[in-house]
Amino acid sequence: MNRVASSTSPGARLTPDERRAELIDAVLRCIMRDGHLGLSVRTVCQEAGVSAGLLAHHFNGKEELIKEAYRKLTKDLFIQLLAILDEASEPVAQLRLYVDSFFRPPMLDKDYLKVWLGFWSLSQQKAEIATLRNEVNSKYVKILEQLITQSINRLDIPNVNARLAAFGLSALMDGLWLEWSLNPKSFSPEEANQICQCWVDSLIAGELKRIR
Amino acid sequence: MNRVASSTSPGARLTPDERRAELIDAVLRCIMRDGHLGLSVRTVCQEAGVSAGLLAHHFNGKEELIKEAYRKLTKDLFIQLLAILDEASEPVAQLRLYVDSFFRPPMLDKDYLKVWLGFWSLSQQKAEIATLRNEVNSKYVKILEQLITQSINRLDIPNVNARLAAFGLSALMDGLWLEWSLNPKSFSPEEANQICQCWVDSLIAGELKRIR
DNA sequence: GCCTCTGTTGTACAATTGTACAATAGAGGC
DNA sequence: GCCTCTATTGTACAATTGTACAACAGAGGC
Repeated sequence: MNRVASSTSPGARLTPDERRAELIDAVLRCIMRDGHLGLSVRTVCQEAGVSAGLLAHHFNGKEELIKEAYRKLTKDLFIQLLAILDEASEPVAQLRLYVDSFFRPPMLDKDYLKVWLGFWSLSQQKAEIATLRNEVNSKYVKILEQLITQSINRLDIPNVNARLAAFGLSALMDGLWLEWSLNPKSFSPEEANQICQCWVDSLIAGELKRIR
Repeated sequence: MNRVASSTSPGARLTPDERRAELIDAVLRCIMRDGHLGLSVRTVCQEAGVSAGLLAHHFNGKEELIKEAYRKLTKDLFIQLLAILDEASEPVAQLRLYVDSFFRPPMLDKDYLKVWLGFWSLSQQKAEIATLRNEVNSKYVKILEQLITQSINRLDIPNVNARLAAFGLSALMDGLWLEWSLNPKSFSPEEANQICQCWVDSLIAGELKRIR
């Protein structure tokens, strides 16, 4: 059995935590390379440079590995976002940064779509995955809602429904991200950013009059 | 072998076109029920009430069946959309109807997400499916772009980039549709419609100033 | 009423899947 | 240096997959 991607030598003993982390990294690499279709335990273990039987020793089956991988990825991306928001102190500037980071690497990588499609597909069958996704997504929307609330308070914009505005902006970003991932030739990331920033313009100008 | 869903009796001979249509209907029912994961030739054929070997006689493999099902579904939905747009004569009203129809049954059915996830997943591996999706999607965006162009011409709104506005509105609808499909509890279809109509409000008021 | 054509059936087959499990080997305690 | 513990290996196994193909049967031409 030839190793492929791991940097440790074959047969090396790792801490359970270390090995679990390597398997999680491996499954994410596999999905980003091949998509979630055709993902097999053997492929993942080969990518991790370990024998196929090892997965059962560290995870309670393939599905749990995928779930943990989803946990890890969303956690990392969330930390990245918080770091980016930390670069500004004013809510409006933070809102701009939020949008901006969405359409730049490393956030904008068309291989991420494969990962998301895998999780979404699984969430249609496993309620636990669906619940996890809903929790993660609501965290993102809540941040948007907070930033919007703070922005309109500071700028004295009356009667804005921050919850709906947050869902709208979140959906606008997601929709543009999705379409770009499916077909990067349809528009440029800069254009997508422009469209979203335009929504923010209207929002902080008090022009989104029906959302209140 | 017991039949399940078809209305014809077992062993009945159908025209190739009829049988192909029944298989296409069956595979769509299967995906909407079980998702694209776990979709098997045997399941589809059982749903269609025919033997498993028949698929190979009418289609050049499982993948071609799925591709034809995608063709059929998108064609049907497109015809539905055109019929809806026909209910109005003015571009602004048609734009409103377009958005409105997106967040009402039969367009808004959370089981459609399973179908779309299946096609998108496949499009990540098969270039032919990806090309097909891009063609279909660009037809939808082109309609939006036309309606937007006609609207701003009629209302004398200066300097609007109809192409970007169309991508934006399309993404906003898709994003809201996606999030609602993944989690119908996050917001109501009426709220989603409200958010999109608000975008149209701003657009035809000439307020989306950065999109030009 | 037979013949031909072909839609349909049932099965066989190789390939791949996820998982369980006995055997192995390497690291740390003493 | 031995002993114990367990991370790791390799394999076996049942289940499921997509597809090919020989056999069957029913409808239409004549």
